[in-house]
Amino acid sequence: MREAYEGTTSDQKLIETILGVSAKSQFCYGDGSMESMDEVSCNSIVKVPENKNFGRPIRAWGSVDLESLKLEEENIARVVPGRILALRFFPTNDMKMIVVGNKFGNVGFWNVDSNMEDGNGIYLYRPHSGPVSGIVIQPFSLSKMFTCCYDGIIRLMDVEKEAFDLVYSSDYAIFSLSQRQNDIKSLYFGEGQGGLSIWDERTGKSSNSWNLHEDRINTVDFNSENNNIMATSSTDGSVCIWDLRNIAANRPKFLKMVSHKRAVHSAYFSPSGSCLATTSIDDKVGLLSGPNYEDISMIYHYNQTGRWISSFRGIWGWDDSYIFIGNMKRGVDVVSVAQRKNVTTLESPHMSAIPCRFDAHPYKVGMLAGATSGGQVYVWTSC
DNA sequence: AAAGAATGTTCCC
DNA sequence: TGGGAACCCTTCTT
Repeated sequence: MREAYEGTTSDQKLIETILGVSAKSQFCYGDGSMESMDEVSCNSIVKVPENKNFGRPIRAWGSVDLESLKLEEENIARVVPGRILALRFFPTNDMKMIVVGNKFGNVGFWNVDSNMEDGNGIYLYRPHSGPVSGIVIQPFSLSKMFTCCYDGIIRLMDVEKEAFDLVYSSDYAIFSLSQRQNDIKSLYFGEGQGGLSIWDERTGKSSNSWNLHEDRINTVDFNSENNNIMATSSTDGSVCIWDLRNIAANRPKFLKMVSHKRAVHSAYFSPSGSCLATTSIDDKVGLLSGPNYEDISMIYHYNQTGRWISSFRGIWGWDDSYIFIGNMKRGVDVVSVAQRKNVTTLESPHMSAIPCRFDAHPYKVGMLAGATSGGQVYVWTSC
């Protein structure tokens, strides 16, 4: 297994790789036209937002054959030391680059395509002093990346300058970070005991802040069909769906609240936006569907990770069919939305630790990454 | 209110 | 090589 080891990374290579692709991506996708279709992996349809103001596809849409998902030995690496909390694919079809954040404040990059003669393709930094809880990569400009941390700081990495600039500093821990697809000039983040704040790039300041929950907000996510609709999950045991137009008018009244029996660790909208999947330590995966998310199913899933494993978070694949979630037996459970149950489990003798945090590649249908509390990253691919 | 226990992975002998 | 300490920003139980 390839590993990060101190002082041996070739950082210039990372810069060249990312900047090279960043320029190419903008050229390919800049007008958001359907010509970019052939840039996206086979068997997938590009989903372009109706209003087109996003300018390029948000993600590929397509169904996966679960049988074809494979974990090859060369697609495993230890990218950082220690436990990974955050994991993200670069939003481009032109490379397979993964970024992770760990509990020590490291941010690690892994270029999955790099061969060993090129160095190991792993690049390690330490921009933070505590657990890195969120990563957001700018879709138009892959060399710009935000990271947030329990130490209360948000930084913007400029890959070209190889610098992590201070963007925001708080007395409270920051637990989650997100962006609306049609407003990439703003950051939405969960701060302290239930606070949600917005940072505005144009002013360089936090523009607003509300107390939406009784305890920490673990995830913030936006509905891809209607960017005014936001979901928050909290350790206070609730999941709330909000209309940003109400919040902006200082009337933070939720549209919908769903209670779990214990802390909720994630709430993510499905690719189409018609469904919301929640994961709680009360051993349930919740599925909200219907016009106003009033149809609620609670599916049993053992979610006790203990203290040393990052909490499980069920994530969506490349359509509304399946939710992927780690299990304590070193596998990845696949929950079918139609059947409201776990239909299969991805297993592999190559997995030496429990995969707890995941990301589905936004442009490559069937490419799934999982991260462990030992710093390993696993990448499943479908042929 | 405050303290303890329990969980998996790594690392060290 | 295998056992055991250390890790330590979670959550529940005492």
